[in-house]
Amino acid sequence: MSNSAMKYHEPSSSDDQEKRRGRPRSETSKKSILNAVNRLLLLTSVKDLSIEAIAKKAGVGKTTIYRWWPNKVAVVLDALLYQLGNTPALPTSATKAEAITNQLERFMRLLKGKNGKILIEVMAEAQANEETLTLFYENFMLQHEETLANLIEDGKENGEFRKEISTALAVDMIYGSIVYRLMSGAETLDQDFTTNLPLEALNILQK
Amino acid sequence: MSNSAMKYHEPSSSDDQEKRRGRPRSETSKKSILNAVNRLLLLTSVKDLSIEAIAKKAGVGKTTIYRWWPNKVAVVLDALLYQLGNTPALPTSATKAEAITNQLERFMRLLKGKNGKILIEVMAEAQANEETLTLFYENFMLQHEETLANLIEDGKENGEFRKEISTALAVDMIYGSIVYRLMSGAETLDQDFTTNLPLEALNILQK
Amino acid sequence: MSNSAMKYHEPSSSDDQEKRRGRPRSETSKKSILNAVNRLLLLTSVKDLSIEAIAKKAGVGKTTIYRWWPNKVAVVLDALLYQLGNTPALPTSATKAEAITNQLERFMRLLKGKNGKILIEVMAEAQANEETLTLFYENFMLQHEETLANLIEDGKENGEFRKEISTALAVDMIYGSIVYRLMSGAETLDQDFTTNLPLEALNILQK
Amino acid sequence: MSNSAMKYHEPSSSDDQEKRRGRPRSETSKKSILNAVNRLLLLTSVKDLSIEAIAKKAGVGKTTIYRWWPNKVAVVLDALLYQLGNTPALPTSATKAEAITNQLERFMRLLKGKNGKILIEVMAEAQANEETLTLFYENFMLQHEETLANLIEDGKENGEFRKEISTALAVDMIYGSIVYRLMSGAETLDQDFTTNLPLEALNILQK
DNA sequence: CTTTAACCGAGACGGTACGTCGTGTCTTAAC
DNA sequence: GTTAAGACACGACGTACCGTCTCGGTTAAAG
Repeated sequence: MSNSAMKYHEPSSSDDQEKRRGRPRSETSKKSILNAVNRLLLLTSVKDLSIEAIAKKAGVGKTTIYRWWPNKVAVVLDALLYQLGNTPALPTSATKAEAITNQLERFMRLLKGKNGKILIEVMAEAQANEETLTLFYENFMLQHEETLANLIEDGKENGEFRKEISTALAVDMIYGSIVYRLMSGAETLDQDFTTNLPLEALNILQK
Repeated sequence: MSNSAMKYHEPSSSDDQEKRRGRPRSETSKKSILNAVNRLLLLTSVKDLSIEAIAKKAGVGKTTIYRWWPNKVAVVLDALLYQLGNTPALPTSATKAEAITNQLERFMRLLKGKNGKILIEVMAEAQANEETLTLFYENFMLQHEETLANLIEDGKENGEFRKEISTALAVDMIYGSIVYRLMSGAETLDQDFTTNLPLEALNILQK
Repeated sequence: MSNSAMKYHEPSSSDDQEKRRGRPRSETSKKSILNAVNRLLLLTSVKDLSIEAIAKKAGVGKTTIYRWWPNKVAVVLDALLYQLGNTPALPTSATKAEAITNQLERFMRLLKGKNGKILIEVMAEAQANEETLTLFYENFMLQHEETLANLIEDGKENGEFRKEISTALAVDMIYGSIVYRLMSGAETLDQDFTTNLPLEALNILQK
Repeated sequence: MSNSAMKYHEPSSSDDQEKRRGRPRSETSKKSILNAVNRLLLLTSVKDLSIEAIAKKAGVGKTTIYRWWPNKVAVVLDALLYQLGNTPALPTSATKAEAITNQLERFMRLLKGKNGKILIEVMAEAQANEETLTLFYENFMLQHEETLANLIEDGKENGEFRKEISTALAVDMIYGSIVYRLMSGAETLDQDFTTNLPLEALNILQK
């Protein structure tokens, strides 16, 4: 997984061979914008964060932000991915069950503390607009869902898991429980939850 | 379930014996506000809905809205509960498993079409503010969660369900999957989901 | 001169012989309203004074104020007259010139300090509305103007003053200079002004 | 006299050598605001004029008005000066007496009709606030007062006028009578007043 | 000694305007 | 051609008062 999946994150598409005329995009500006967002999110909610505040904090014109991102959610999502950084590939596991456990624990660790809160706020803000929702879903959730779905499918094939279960539904129940828990007001995922979720997840799938 | 649970819905608290002075709250205004919200939500998202638009549509001063509700989410939630109306008590079921199936099907039917969309938008809007989140959770989700949790606990006691499973986690997985599905961009809950969810829910619990 | 000239000050008109049925006007309320206004005017300008603030300060319903006065200016004017109190009749003077000097000094003493400021603010507020302007003029300025005009006319007749001068214009110049001085930002009328005005006033008139 | 005296009228201060960054102030907006005010004042009083109405009429955001003027009075005063336009310098007169007559007749002609009403309303509105009062006084009355005061002083020196008279008081009496007359409800200055005032003014001064 | 009428306080009502904030766009000069 | 700066039209915010209304209650004269 890499955050290079993000549309607005990479200034030039891979096949952009022709030299662009004029002043090139300032990498400094981009970084100071993403950093400004991350610093501001320590103090305010995504809702209360404004493009103007970001521009001011980053010492950047509003135009520069609007040129590269379509709206606030897109910037924040980018900033979140930028801050989370590249996640190393998972070590191979002996069984799919073990792999799933690893995968879920890694995901939940990612959302410990402030990050979980921000993610949920981004997801919430994204609801207002179809396009933004797609943006969020495809740049963040989709890769996690796909990884899990593949592990489940593999487990079904190799006999670890029940074949009758709907993979899509299982994925919804697992990631849904995490999201829902965070959305219900839980400041963070507690110990009880993080230990029990993988166990119950396997309970649905196995035998 | 009754919408009388809503804080702002009932003008006088039950133990309000002392005669209220001054002009009493206008029931007409209250109703026209809630109706205006419901009519407007057919055309716009919760995000794009404004207090000013509600006031205008309802033929009411903005002050009147702010007098009785602290913010937009509270009005919309109230309007949603007002529109859903009182839900009749569930018929008793032979087994807890059957009761849970009924309960879930009823819940999902509630969220068919526009209502599901609105609920999710309300939940999303509520994320920005601790107080509003509590308001939403306690006036809507909590009662559903409690009903389900009680059924699960009863089922554990009478031997229908496994005792090892965490009731709280099961509830999160079940309602979480519904919420998450709607939040991922699904316009509505499809046939596949609505039939499979109760089955899988019981799969986690039973044996 | 008496402030009984004020329309709203006296609860019953002189020829109102028939006893009114129902609860009579509360003198207590009237006084607490006028007192409230005077106390509030020590802290705020007439512009910033609100009917609601008066009602609250006086411990009175807004309705009670609106029942007896048509608007803010009327109440404030009444409160001002109430606070200034009844002015004793002038002692007779040997000459009209002396009488005018007395009259002007008395008028300027009336407007020393806060009162001058308030009067000017009332006059200013009254400009917005024809009716209120008439109210102010007839209940306050007119009596002063008439007194001065009569003295001037008398002086013309007995040979003290020039007959060619326009009485109305002289009155305008004299009272106008006071009002204008206060309106130009002077906190109060200074010693120089108060001593010189009567002298110059007579200069216009005499010979 | 020139309306360039007005603080908010001129976009750049005289010694502003450093090139201004960002989008420059829109002259179009400024003009349409001032024009809107003048058009609206034909229909309503200064009191009833609202910033929102001006913005709407001018096709301009409220912010744009607030960016350049601190309050309603400032805009209206500016609009009044804009409408009155630049007044040509006075032709030289043989005597100071003649010059004063010219000066007063010119001033009174300026206030004929609607303008006098508006001026008085502006002056009235300005009373509520120290700063606004200064704004009005220094941008409008002061120049007239100074011109008259200079003529009087010159006349005293060349022997036309009495040396004993207080220049300041004379100015107050002259301009005060005009203002006071307009404030007392006179729709406009009548023939009688406009012909007599200069005569009596000289009467005070001469011999 | 009850009825009736006008008053009173409290406070909710439909409105209007306030002054502020944020949006996304546009217009400069600088680089 | 991009950038920082910042003005622009617009829309909504939440608040303050306006003047009106609707309650329960009080106070006195009339019946």
